[in-house]
Amino acid sequence: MPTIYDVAAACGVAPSTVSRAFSRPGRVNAETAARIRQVAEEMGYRANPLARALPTGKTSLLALVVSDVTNPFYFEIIRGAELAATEADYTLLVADVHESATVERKALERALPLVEGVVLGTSRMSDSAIRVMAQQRPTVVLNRVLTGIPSVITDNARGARRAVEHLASLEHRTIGYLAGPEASWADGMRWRAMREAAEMLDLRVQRFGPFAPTLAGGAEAVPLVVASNVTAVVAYNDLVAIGLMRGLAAADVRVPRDVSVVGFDNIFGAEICSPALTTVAAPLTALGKYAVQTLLAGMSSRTPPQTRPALLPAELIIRDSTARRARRRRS
Amino acid sequence: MPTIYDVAAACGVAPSTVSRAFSRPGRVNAETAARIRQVAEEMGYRANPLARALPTGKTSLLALVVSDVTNPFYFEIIRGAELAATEADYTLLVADVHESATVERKALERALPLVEGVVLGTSRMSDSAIRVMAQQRPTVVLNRVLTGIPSVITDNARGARRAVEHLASLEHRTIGYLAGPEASWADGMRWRAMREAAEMLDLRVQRFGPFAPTLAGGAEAVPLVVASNVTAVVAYNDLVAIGLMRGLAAADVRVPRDVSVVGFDNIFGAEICSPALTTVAAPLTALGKYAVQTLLAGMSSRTPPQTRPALLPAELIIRDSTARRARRRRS
DNA sequence: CAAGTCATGGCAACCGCTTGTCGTCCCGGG
DNA sequence: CCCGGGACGACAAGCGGTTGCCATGACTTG
Repeated sequence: MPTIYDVAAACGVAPSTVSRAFSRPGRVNAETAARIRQVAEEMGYRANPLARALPTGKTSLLALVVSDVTNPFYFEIIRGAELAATEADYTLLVADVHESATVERKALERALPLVEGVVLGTSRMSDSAIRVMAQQRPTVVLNRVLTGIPSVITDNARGARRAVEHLASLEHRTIGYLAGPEASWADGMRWRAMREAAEMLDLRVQRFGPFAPTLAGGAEAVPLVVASNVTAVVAYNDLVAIGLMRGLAAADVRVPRDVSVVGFDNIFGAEICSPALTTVAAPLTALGKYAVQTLLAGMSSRTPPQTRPALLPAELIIRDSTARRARRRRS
Repeated sequence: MPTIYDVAAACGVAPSTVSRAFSRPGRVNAETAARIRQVAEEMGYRANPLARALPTGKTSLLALVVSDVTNPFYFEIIRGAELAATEADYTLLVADVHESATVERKALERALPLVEGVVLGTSRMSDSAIRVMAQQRPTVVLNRVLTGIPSVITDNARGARRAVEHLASLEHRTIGYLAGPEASWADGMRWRAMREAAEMLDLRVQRFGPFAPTLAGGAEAVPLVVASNVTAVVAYNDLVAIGLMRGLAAADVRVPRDVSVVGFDNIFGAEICSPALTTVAAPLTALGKYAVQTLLAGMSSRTPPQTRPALLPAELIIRDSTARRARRRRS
């Protein structure tokens, strides 16, 4: 690999001039710069990002920490984040932390010195731990609000409201909520919004759980739902909703005839499961994209970043898992 | 951030001694080393990976290039690769190339100087392009064989055979194959193995396509399948299979009663779709893990790496999308 | 007791690029 | 004709480690 020294020698100029020819347009005579660029091109010169990063700290690397890469929830988020990063000439480092705060800490420790900024997707760390690390590198959190730290969230309240309204319009009067992990910020939001919306519409709501945010978690809820008198249930997320539906099918309860089911997030899978899942779609790609853009904006400006959470709209997607309430079938 | 210079000053030794205390155990007196380590610990010293990488080239970074991060096929692969990388104290850089050879080239160009090695998952680049880049960095390819370059593949032949045998045991006599992209190495393998297995069992096979390896691709195949006289079809991958099933359902053709469907890969989604998909399961996590391990092995040994492709076993998972042949219903 | 060996620590060069500072040359104005 | 100032390039000092080589002193060995 040729270096600026090689290029400089070939052009008969000093290395610093070559450096400036690339990074400081105008600082060097236009003709000289053009000549240097051409020679560099011919020699196949590429700046060594490591060497560049050492004195400047500009690695052009951003970290995206996700709690579990195999969770379909993240696919689109990663895609969106990548898009935004690439657009700004950054490379995204995706770190998977396997749902463990310990692994998350380790991964961050490893990645932190390398990256210029961090997006925390559904972090499992404590607020204070996040604050500590936000001091080391610009940070944006996803799906969580943390005063003083920029965050990007979906409008869960609105989504939950839409879901409840939809169910109400189908004449459901008592609906269940399958709660997610206690530590989940989104869970709290969703549940609260549901309760409020239900109250407004004079519906009854009942909370089950908490359950693991997985297919298995949803399956666990089956007996509780069956034993209750809810005619519709809203699940913490799509995975739980799908798990529930599969369990229900196994228990010979029909969706949506016997019970309607609504999920959250609209992950890959919500559409192909059967019946296709009615769900509150989170703007996943936009979430990832916007998080990175927010991060980059915060990095470039000298002023402290905007810390009011950015609220991205959620939308109810009506598919086949919800229907008009029928007489409840008891098993 | 304290540097080795700070630590050295605090200990009253030379910076080089501090460096060696960490990286060259035994080279420095045990007591001195212990003291240095302790002081470093107290000061919160962490080696700057950039500075370390500059002279040594050891970035502890590996790249995994995937054609599309939102494709569920990769989730487990990424997970496996990450696992193996972390285990060896490497960090994985996942690059998404959006199914484009151009983007792939750009991404590689950007990442190459940063990483010590590359795993190419389902590359869209030409053989020669891959060979060129394999000269710059140790490379392992996934799902593709390239003489002279280490590769890790699933035993498609065996999987296809199992699928055909299964279908034969259900008394299907003529089966269809929904082809994937022409450029796909796996597609060729799967089709060939199917043909051979079919011949052995005295079945008739018919090839449709090529189709895009997506849900939409599978949907496209519906009219062809309906118009043909096959009673079972094997799809290039699960996405295509699921797309087909959904299209078939819309066309009022019942799976598996009217036609049996088999997929490939066993991605997330194969289990939750309806009917649950019978599929040839690729050892996805193992694939990613093994690829990284192979890469690391090749990097550390002085001898040229093993280039005979590693064949990981595929297994047929029988679910609900295949059944005994019935009289074929014509629409 | 002289000479050779080994363990240990220090010196300094180097990885490739950035950037503050300085020298030189040229130009115009007083 | 001299001087101030701008444009341009070169010099050199880092960034934070790694590592080859040397100096020193202690210990072994004949």
